[in-house]
Amino acid sequence: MLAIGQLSAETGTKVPTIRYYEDIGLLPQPERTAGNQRRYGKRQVDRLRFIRHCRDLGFPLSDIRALLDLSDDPDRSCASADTIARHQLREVERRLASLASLRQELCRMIDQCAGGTVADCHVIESLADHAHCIADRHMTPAPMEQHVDPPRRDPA
Amino acid sequence: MLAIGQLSAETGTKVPTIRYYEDIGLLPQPERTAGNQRRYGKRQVDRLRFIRHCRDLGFPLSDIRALLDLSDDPDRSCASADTIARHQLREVERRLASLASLRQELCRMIDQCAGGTVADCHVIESLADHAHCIADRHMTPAPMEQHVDPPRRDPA
DNA sequence: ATGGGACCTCCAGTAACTGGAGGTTCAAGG
DNA sequence: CCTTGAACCTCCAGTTACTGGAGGTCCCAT
Repeated sequence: MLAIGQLSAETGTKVPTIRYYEDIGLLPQPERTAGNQRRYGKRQVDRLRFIRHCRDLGFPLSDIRALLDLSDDPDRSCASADTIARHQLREVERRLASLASLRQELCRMIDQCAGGTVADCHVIESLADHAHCIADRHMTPAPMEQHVDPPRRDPA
Repeated sequence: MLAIGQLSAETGTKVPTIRYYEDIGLLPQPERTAGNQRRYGKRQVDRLRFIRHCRDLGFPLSDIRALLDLSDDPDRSCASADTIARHQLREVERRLASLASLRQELCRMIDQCAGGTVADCHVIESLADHAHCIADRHMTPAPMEQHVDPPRRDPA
């Protein structure tokens, strides 16, 4: 049985974040000691690792919740799991494409930055200029979702 | 001179977001009509497009602010712009690797999900299991981040 | 001159955490 | 057995980057 701090160390998740996940029902309420401290078993460790892995890949908690709900009810038809998984796959592929083009652009920016002054720095120039940016694609139409959440800073 | 709604349409930025950028000092206070409505010129359009482009590429506003401050003072060295871009590139590559492995796992899940019940889907198992996941690298205790930006949040 | 759409400010809410205050519990050392 | 201090508890406020609504004002085409 792990205390919350050990679970934290084990999974690279900050302690308040674990409690937060419990608050919003992503993690079930764990056992408690006589003195009211949380104690976690292996299942919880796996579940938290799963959540963190998904979060790290940029999935919103709502999607993660859908996956978890599904796996909490193992008698459900596989069809819905399949649907969700396929949806996730499409999302992943979309993000992959988008990141690949971003990578290209960043590389080009860095290559062009020859170390002079800002006046002739192409990093800023190329960020102001949209002409050759593939990423423009997903600014032009008006899709439902534009809040792609920004990359999380690494946990220290 | 554009009204805020036209600037919004022009740049694909929601109206409240434009006002928010003004509040936090990313956009300067624009001219106003006699009746107190905002009017924007071409420079502002460019600046907003720059901001949106950066956001779209995943830069946090603090980095964008740094970039803008930098470009407002073009005699400075471009080294810090380069640093920011390199930092973004590392992050992007990390996410690319992670997503590629998730894609593989999702494909495997979908292949295995041949119409039974969720119990046989191994959703949790495959995502909780890091054995073959490249993303593990940065879950292990590797404190290497020293990027701290000052929490200056005052407008004007 | 008027009507309705676009604009104004202010405030509250969202996701997904993060951190601090003030108090309690656990377990190792004396 | 008792002390001590690190780790735990709850509650609450703050963070980033927006988003939306209420209630009121302005602009301009008819």
